[in-house]
Amino acid sequence: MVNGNLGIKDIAKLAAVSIGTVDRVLNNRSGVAPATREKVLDIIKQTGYKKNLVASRLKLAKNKVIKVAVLAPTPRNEHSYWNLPLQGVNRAIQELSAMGVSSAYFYFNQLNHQHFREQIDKIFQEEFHALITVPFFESESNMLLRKAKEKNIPVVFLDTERELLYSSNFIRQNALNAGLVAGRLLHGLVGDEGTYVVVNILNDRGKQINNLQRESGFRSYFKHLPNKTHIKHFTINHPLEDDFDLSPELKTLAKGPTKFGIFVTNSRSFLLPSIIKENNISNYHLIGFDLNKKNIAYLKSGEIDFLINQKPQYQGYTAIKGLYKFLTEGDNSQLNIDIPVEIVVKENVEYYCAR
Amino acid sequence: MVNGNLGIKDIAKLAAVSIGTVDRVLNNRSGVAPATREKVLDIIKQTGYKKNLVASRLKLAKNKVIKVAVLAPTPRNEHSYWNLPLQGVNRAIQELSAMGVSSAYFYFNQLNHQHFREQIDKIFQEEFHALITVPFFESESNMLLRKAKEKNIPVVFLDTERELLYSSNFIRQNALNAGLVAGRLLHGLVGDEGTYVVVNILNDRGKQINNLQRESGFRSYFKHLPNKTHIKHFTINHPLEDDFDLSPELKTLAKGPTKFGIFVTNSRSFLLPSIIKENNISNYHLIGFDLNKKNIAYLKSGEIDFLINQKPQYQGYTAIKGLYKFLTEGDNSQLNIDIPVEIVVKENVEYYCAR
DNA sequence: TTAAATATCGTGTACGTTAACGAATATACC
DNA sequence: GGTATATTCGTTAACGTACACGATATTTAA
Repeated sequence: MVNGNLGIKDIAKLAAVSIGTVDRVLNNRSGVAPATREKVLDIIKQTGYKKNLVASRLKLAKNKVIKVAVLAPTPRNEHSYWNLPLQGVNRAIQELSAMGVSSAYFYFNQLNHQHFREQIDKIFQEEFHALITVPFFESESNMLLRKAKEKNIPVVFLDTERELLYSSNFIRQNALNAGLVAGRLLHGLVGDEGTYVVVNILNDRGKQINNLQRESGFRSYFKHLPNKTHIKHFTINHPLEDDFDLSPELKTLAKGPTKFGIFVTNSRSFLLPSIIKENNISNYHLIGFDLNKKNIAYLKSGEIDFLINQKPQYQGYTAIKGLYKFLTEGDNSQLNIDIPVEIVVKENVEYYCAR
Repeated sequence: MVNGNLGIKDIAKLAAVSIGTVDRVLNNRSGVAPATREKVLDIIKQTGYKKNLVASRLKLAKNKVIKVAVLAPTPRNEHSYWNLPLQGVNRAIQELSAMGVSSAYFYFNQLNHQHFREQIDKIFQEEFHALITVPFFESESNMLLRKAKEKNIPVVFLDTERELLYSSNFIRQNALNAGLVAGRLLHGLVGDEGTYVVVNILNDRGKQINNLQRESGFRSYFKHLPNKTHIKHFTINHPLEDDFDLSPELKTLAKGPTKFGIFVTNSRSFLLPSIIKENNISNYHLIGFDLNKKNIAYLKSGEIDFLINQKPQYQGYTAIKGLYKFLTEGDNSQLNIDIPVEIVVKENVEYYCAR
């Protein structure tokens, strides 16, 4: 055996049984006398035997393929955010294809609850061993979880959009924490005497829980500062379709000498620079989320100061890897991951947009 | 075959030869007629056959164990920096132990060239398949590279301390880029009207190339600013053992209202806060490198603003993974890695110090 | 032309684990 | 006690690749 480790054969010899019996004990199948089982388990404990996952998977690959279903919103275009986790999923699937892991993709219309349900039904008709999806619709997601629990299928949710009834596995960034980080970064640039604006740019489905939590984290940072006297806070909730305009009060402030600190709670910070110019604001700092093309361009031109990365590709990648570990080793420690709040500036953006 | 992929057996059938012949072609061994070889290669190209590394390793595990030698400075204590890459190495080795990868550790005295040589000799006496080390001593590192090239053993260097004669593989952070990032972060906090101090805290072996490059990157950031008029720059080269003191000019400035921006080019930024207090400087910002205990404590207390992480554990981890990929697949793309310049603040430090 | 040498290629076994199959023993029932 | 049924356990053939060995076919030398 490699590394001086023992194999199932050695265990069998030590326990004076056949490899078949050892295998039955290891995979706790029936057909072993209690005394024999004890004896084998003893040897296993004593020797610290660990099964060779490579050999195990080699044998199982043909019979027990691991099929993972991935259910994501239909991407609007090739630059859509939801393509990114799928890229990570693909990379992980490629790495594990030799181990018999495969995936199937399902898409749902972002505005259509019914369509989501249909896709769920489709998935549960086929035989999958795990499911990766996004908590878009609250009641539907809970329904999904209930069904999955019945069938004993592990579910991993990427990102945070909803709070869910049933406890489940999440791979996501702590939105409150991200808000705190944004608070620190923006306060460092703007200082105590500035005007702070939180911009929630709402999408079709209204304000989401992570927008709320990011804002709350941001505000909480300022609450805990020693001298918070001169800080003015505004919140703009801006539906995506509407024309974007500053409030009269902000317009007045914009004419003064005040420094602006603008925090966009989602990936649409690229909408701000043009509006800022229209209002003749020059002394401002801007922070947003996600490394999409437009955001990166503004980051490079200096019109966005910081971006916070949620590592969407990594989310998909680590979801597959975590599920594999769970399904083969029973180790669920990689199914709940707090994605680091990654700070991106012009000078280090290259490292992060590559993948 | 898994995933509809073909196996060596299918290739053999398609090419109307035996699997032995296909194997000879794949591992380009001798004993195949040119025409047959062509035929098989054709089929391989057409089908896009990729060998199953799992099965391959399973077979090879007993015969061809991959042994990696790791040569690092003797850690001064359990919190020593050089323990961190070794932790990453260990993690990777554990993951790959089933694939027959093992490691052996060698340590050298940081001040003793001769000792380094002795360890190198020891390593080359045994049969290793790869070597991971640190470019501490220039001439000795080059000697090592020469020997390794003779024996055809891949070498990976972690971190940058020296420029080396022979080209080799490096897993390290771009020090110039890190300096640029530090420049942006500090300038954001201090602004155009500040006094900037670069502090090089030298260790036993004098100033190292990454200290120089970090400083040069930092300065270069300010050179490219539109309005660079009021920025004052100082550099303090401080041998670790000496008492640390500010220059007369800096002491005078310290009495005035100027904002200080202090950039420590290595992991010893934790030495600064006490000195700053002694000189009654209150209006300052401080940035340094590495997530050691003392730095983290000051980051949490607010006396350090930013830390730049070099991900030492990841360096060790990715070195092993990269070597494995090279030795098994011949893919050397993971042997030269530019470690991201990771920005750490109080609010996201938890994500990074866990591992 | 024939034996020897070489080139080319197929066969078979092994890696460690799994699981079907069947053999051996133990238990139940009439 | 004898047959039927359960329980327990050993044997063996895969999974896909690697490589030693031996079997042909081809070339070389005499």
